[in-house]
Amino acid sequence: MNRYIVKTKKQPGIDEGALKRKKQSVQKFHDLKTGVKITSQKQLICEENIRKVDGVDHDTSELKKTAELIDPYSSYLYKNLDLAFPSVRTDNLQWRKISKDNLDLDYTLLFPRNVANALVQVFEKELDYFTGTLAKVKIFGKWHDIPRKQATYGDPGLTYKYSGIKTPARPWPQPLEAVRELVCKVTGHKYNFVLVNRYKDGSDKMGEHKDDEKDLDAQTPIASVSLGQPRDFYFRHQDARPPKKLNIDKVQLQLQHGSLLLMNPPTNQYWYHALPPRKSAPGIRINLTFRKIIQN
DNA sequence: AACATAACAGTCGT
DNA sequence: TACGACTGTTATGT
Repeated sequence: MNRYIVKTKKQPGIDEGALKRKKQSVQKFHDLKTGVKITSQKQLICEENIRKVDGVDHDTSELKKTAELIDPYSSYLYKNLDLAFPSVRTDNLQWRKISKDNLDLDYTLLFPRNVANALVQVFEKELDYFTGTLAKVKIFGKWHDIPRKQATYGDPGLTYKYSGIKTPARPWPQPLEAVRELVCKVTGHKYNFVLVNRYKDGSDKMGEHKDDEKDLDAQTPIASVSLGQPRDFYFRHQDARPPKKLNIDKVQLQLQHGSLLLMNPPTNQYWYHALPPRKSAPGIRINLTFRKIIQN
């Protein structure tokens, strides 16, 4: 399996020694708390896509504090993007391209940590998730509870259908609208819909699937914003699933707090993706997948 | 009418 | 032991 680990940009003015010591103490704390020892990450290198190893930061303990500092509820902040996200620089993003056998991904850190922290807090308060029938899916003829929480927001009248459920789009809450505008600005695409997936801990998950719904605009990449707990995410070529016709390695990467992943066409025609359970990843993850839906 | 399945359960290896 | 990787579903929609 190819594991792509994307190194975050070094920030100016940071004492690397202090950072290293902090990472060691965070890991020690994690080991104590979970009883699970994180061994050093094995670095597997794919010839055309060399990534550098970075420490994995699972520490989300500062979320509450920074959210209060930012005061995300001041409504004026959301009237102008530059005010809403004062530290979000969109002109200097460090994009990483991952491409192989019709897989085409672009990955970057989008939100500075403090803004990403605030967004987690805001969305935990503002978003409502489906219950009842809309919280179930039908697979292989059987109904199951979705092993995570979902919500959909979008322009008036839009619906999104998959796996036996048809979800109506709610109107955009202000902070979600602000993120949409930022994602549109960064990507140059006009997204009119978002599917929100909330993973309460490492046992929440999403199985392998393709985003190949008929009412998705095939030209527009799906833009996935990750907030909270970093989680592994993998892609698997359709012909590498049983019965195995081709030997194509999975591509796995870790979606970081505040990151943006673009799944460019034709990725979704050939590759499945999944968010497997990770029992040692204790925190909440909120994922926003922005899409362009073709109006019927 | 093929064909795929956003889920789980069971097995196996570490 | 628990977790992760891997299989095989199964009866409906499309």
